[in-house]
Amino acid sequence: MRVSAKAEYACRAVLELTRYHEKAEVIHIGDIAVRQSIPEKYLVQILLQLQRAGLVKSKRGATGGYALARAPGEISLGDVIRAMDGALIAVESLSDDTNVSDQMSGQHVLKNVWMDVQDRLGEIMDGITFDEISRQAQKSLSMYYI
Amino acid sequence: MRVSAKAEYACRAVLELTRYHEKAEVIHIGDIAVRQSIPEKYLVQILLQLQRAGLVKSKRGATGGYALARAPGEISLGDVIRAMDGALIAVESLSDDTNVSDQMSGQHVLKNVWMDVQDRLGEIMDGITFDEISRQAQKSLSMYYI
DNA sequence: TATCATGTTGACTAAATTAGTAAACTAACG
DNA sequence: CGTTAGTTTACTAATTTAGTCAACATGATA
Ligand code: FES
Ligand code: FES
Repeated sequence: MRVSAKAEYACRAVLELTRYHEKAEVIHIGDIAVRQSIPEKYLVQILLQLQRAGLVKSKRGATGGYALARAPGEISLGDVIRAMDGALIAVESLSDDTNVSDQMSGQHVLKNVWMDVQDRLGEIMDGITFDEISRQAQKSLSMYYI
Repeated sequence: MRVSAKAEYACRAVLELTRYHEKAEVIHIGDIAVRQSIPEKYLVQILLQLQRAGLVKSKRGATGGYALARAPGEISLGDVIRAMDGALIAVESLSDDTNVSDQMSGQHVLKNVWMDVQDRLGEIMDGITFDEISRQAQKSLSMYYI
């Protein structure tokens, strides 16, 4: 079960936006790209996808940029993964249509297993918000200042 | 987070072997391949990998074949996924070496998040054994006999 | 011991997906 | 207007996944 670079980039971008959420300002793609070491041209696609999912909002034109569409405490890891991949778990059998012919094979029962795992993974991932992640980041950073 | 075809094939193969576990017999690759619709030549690799992970054992030569190395109740979904992918969650940052330069970026803190998610996903997946999965399969099949 | 049916191994190829790039377009601000 | 920054779509390159092949090793059996 691998997490794509795209999904991790998306998380890092949201994390960066979280830091700027207090000041109600927008931040440029370029700044996010530099600060989080994400290829800028790739980040363009990612931010648009986040925007379509309603996690991020944009302001166009000069003085434009991006900002979170809602509070970091209301954006979860699960939200971001789903925004990128469509679902938390992508597996062949889950996208297939149900058919009776494979009742005998393991396909049907495994499908139920994956759905179960996906639900429970959702509980985990929806419980992790960027508010918390950001605070953890602050905490681990502060160790270096002691 | 996608589950590879290989991993699902592996689960189906183990499920098939589970059915034959009572009778202490081996079953040929070809039979598993046919019954579970898995490309036989591909299944060869998968079974060897399962074997190296200690989940499956083989008997060579004529009358050879495969069997589970331990009881289905002692083989979990997590075991099989780990046997195929090495870890439950594969993400760039988890395989990278730790370095201090990215403390400021989101990489370090996200790494911890992924490890957390992996642990919790492990608890879920290690709790699902092929014994249970197989019983579920029997149950859903029996509905068709009523 | 010959032979045949099986598992073992590693190298190979093809297909699909992912990651990344480019360029033309649109909107906003000054 | 002109400049800055987001939008959209199409394209390419790199990587990974899926699948194949052929030569080899092993064990039962006649
Ligand atoms: S009947 Fe085939 S997946 Fe449910
Ligand atoms: S310091 Fe870079 S991932 Fe932990």
